[in-house]
Amino acid sequence: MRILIVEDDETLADGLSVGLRLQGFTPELVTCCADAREALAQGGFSAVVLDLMLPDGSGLDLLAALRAGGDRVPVLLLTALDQVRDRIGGLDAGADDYLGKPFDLGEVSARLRAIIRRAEGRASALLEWNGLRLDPSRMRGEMAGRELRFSRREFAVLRALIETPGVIVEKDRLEERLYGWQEGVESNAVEVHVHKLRAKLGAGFIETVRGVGYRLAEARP
Amino acid sequence: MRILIVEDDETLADGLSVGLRLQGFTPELVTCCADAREALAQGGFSAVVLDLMLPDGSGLDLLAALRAGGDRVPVLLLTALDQVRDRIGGLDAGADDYLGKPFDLGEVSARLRAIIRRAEGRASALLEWNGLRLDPSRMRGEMAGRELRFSRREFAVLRALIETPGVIVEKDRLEERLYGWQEGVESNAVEVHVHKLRAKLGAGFIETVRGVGYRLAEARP
DNA sequence: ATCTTCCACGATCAGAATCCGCATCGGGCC
DNA sequence: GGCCCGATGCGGATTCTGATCGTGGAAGAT
Repeated sequence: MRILIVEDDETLADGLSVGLRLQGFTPELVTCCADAREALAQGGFSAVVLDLMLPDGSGLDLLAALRAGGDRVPVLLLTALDQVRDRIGGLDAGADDYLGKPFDLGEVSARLRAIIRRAEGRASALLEWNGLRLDPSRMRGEMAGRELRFSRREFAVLRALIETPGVIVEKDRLEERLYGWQEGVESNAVEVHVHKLRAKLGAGFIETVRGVGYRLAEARP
Repeated sequence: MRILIVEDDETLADGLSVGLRLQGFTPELVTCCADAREALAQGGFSAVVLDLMLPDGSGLDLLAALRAGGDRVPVLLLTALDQVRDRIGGLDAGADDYLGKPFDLGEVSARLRAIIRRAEGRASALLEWNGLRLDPSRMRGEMAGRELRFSRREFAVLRALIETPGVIVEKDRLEERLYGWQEGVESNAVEVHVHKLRAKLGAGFIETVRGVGYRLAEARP
């Protein structure tokens, strides 16, 4: 299983790398946000070990951007032990778990296994539903022979919905997904995007569940 | 959301209880494994906060027994900070997360929210009783081949009842579930929703227990 | 025991109040 | 220019409220 380690402290990074290799993982190492972004864009990692403090930015921002783009790869945060506030923010930002430094190598791999196991339950490569096919890598879709294009936000909403077709996705969760943890926007942005999506997909494709959220309709009329 | 706190240290337990209540949870408190077992058998908790060291046994054993019995309620372990081995063991025993003492109250609730959210994703278990099948992820039901739809409140009441079929659910508890601990309604709102449910499910499906609450009927006439 | 009375609690209903989503627009920003 | 955020007013679904009516069952009488 490929694990991406994002850590600039060389000693720590090497230790992690060796330790995880011994545990049967296949770690790859990057040392800054920019490289991490690039690696993650390729995809194919089973999980990410992410340091919060990086030379070219905060790991939290990287994480938030990742989630906003719809990537749900499991993330294990590394944080200094006393940064309680960071830790809370991390979980809300979409991290699957975190670990305070200094940490035990056995614990790192136990937690990695745990979050990977959790993530497997929700994975799916093909996004397809009710005649709509979505290509996540191109942000495009296809329906009844016509190619559909979506803006970033539109696509994020649609993707969140199609990952669990038929299942209600709470509006909170959609906002969370679009904007990250920090301060759910004080507006009807989600509704607007749903509106635009309906214009492209046809009314009836996305159902409203009043007071709760949205979901994809079970069958097309 | 009802949270079961299993903790024998009175100071800690009270602190947790008050803190969680302020965060919008509805905590209930037990101080030993035996009581915890009993409470858990009733079901209806959104999560469990579990201390490892209890007067009548280890929380780990309780957890293991719980999982062995098929119960997947999210569990947050409380452990002394340096017991790394316990922590790893806890994750392997089926805990969803753990927290070292001393801990920050905000962190407890952040983690609770996180594990509850996760658990909801995997739920999708159909609730079934007496010919009614309920799908919580879709807020729909099906009975005698007919699809039933419910509003949010209706569904909340019905779900509370069907989670412990045949068991009486006090009206207070229903209100609590609908409106949170604060701001109880000053009217017969619950009764109204029960009324609407009966209209959809047929009279006799929900029984009234005068002076106490409601429950689902054992068998259909 | 049986019957009657009584009353607190629940059922029912309709109108009011509230909440929520939809459509639309303008301005800021990339 | 395209995209996204935030605001607004409207319309409708949902929920609450309060009044009234119905009823179970206990208390007391016979």
